[in-house]
Amino acid sequence: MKITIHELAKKAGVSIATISRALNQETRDKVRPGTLERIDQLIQKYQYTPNVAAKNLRRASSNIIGVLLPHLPGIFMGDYYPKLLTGVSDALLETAYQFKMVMLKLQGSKWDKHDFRFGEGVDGLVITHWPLFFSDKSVFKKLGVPCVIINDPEEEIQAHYVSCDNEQGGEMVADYLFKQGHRKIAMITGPSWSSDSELRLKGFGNYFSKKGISLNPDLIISADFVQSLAYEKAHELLKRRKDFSAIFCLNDEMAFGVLRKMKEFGISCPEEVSIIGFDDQVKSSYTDPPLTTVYHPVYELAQAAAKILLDSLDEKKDKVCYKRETLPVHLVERSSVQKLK
Amino acid sequence: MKITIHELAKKAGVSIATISRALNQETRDKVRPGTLERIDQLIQKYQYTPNVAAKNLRRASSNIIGVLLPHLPGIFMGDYYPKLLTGVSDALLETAYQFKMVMLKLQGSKWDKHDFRFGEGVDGLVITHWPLFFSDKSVFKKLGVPCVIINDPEEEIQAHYVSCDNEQGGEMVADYLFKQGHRKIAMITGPSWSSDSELRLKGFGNYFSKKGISLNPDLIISADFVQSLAYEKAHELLKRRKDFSAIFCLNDEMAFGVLRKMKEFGISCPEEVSIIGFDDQVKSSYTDPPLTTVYHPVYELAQAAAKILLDSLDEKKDKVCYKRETLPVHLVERSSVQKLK
DNA sequence: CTGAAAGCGCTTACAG
DNA sequence: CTGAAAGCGCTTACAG
Repeated sequence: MKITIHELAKKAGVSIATISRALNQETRDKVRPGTLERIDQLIQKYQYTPNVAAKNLRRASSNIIGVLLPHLPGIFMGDYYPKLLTGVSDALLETAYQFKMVMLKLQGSKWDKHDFRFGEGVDGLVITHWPLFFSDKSVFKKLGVPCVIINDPEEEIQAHYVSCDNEQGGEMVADYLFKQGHRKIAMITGPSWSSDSELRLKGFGNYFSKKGISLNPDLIISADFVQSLAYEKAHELLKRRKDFSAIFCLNDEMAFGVLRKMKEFGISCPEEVSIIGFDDQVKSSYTDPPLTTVYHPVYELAQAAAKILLDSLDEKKDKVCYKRETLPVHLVERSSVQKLK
Repeated sequence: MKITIHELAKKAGVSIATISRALNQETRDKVRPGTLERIDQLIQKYQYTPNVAAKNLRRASSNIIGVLLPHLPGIFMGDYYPKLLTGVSDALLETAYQFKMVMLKLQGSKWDKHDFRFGEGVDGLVITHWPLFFSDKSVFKKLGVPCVIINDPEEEIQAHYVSCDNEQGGEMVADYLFKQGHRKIAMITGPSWSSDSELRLKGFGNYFSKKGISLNPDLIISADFVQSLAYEKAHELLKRRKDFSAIFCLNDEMAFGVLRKMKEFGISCPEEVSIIGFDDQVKSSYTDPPLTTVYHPVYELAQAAAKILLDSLDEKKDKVCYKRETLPVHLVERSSVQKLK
């Protein structure tokens, strides 16, 4: 059975206070070296480890960061969450923090109907896809721990956030397509709640507005960032392929769907229709043709998010100040876009 | 600030004991309905949530399962850990348990030198790649919580384990290659500590022994289950390609490496050399040619492991009895093996 | 159905 | 440098 601090103290002939001091780096130097040595030996001998729950209760912290994830089949098989976990994990490596998966269940058809038990026992929370999982901003007060959102919430919010420069990414795509000679461009967007989608679209649209070129709104359809939906919707879109020379898919996942449909229809990419994505998934270099896209720094965002959380946990007494960080993106040129003369 | 049970009790005009009873499903029926209603309203009003650390301390459990992972770059980007996490996650979905990543750091050149703090605060532990992360079997006593190993430890051990039928998998490969007319077969094995590797090899060897065919030991090389190593070692092996008609790679990862090297050398698969793997990674259907392999049920193993853990947590008072489970494997025929006449 | 009280195993002023 | 004591916020026999 596990030994407690009381038993250890008895064996060492000291009080539990002394044991406790010996246990924690910050207080070890308050203990006489000889005593320290005796205690350390006993700890070794009896394989003593402090009770975490007691420690957490006393300290009012758990040293655990929560990562909020939707409980979806294949969630760990895609690109996004593995990159996210890697980023968080790396940021935590040299710290005393560990991280916990907080799996969110779909309640009926809603993600944002949940009891608030999930906040339980974490010192901070990494939240993705705001505002998908929460219907209102008051949630942060309820949660009672610092939170970081991994996208731009586009509203005042009681939480930190980091995001990549989606707007500039949209601009880059526009600039690239423009310089390759494309003027008529179709678009497949993500869900309307997604700021990633909205901002990419905005940056793209702005660029063409400045050039005095207006985009045909009929050629902008939504497929919710989902491959299979894009695959289906590409059907109608491709029938009108005389009306455009390129399709900007607001994420790679949807580009994969379009590519599949094109292959099925025998429409060649990029010769007949150019495709450009956004995200730069691992798979995107392996598609046929390899996909030109914009790198979405998910790993870097996650790492930045975790660091912000750690910082805010450090300085918790200080005045609260919510951090905002924007990471750069860059275009990855492969071969799914044709240069028009 | 978060409200405590005492303040809630005062507002409700009852004792903290009654609040506590109202809070827990098992004891709710001990509280008078009217009182219950009043308490529930107050909980709602003040957004009360119980302090997890206090609960854990009192209950001597955390409702958290730990999953042990080596802190390696790209760990979440491969096939194995994502499948593992998905399995664990799915098994936990309808339970009160959550799971925590327990990232193991490489200490010097060793994985098994770690302070034992990682056991902290979990009710049970899922362990992969035994015995890579632990040098001796006494660890389970130290850990003090039920553990499940996701492979066959091949020794008596104070822990549960689940594994797939690697030996039969090896046999299946042998049988398949034999029936396709292959008699001279090279092999690339995993690390010697890996029971997965050893048992696959064993099943394979046994089959050919029974047939009275002996395998050339010179053609059995190790590449530690690592793609890049297999890629390098394939170099020498392929120079002797007159000596064999097929290579059995004991995991798909190494098969990818061999395939790459073959492409580089301009050796065609399966026409000149047949390749067969083990694992059935997602990528294995996309290689050129698609890889014939054996399905390794990582998802199912993880799910089974988590369930075993939950069961043993339920019946913890009962006599301890360590469970062993073996899951079936099956051959996935694609096009990397040629039928010889 | 309800409450007073003990106790889970720690940490940390406070006093020496 | 060390100890006695309070207290973190719960749960659970025990008594009524």
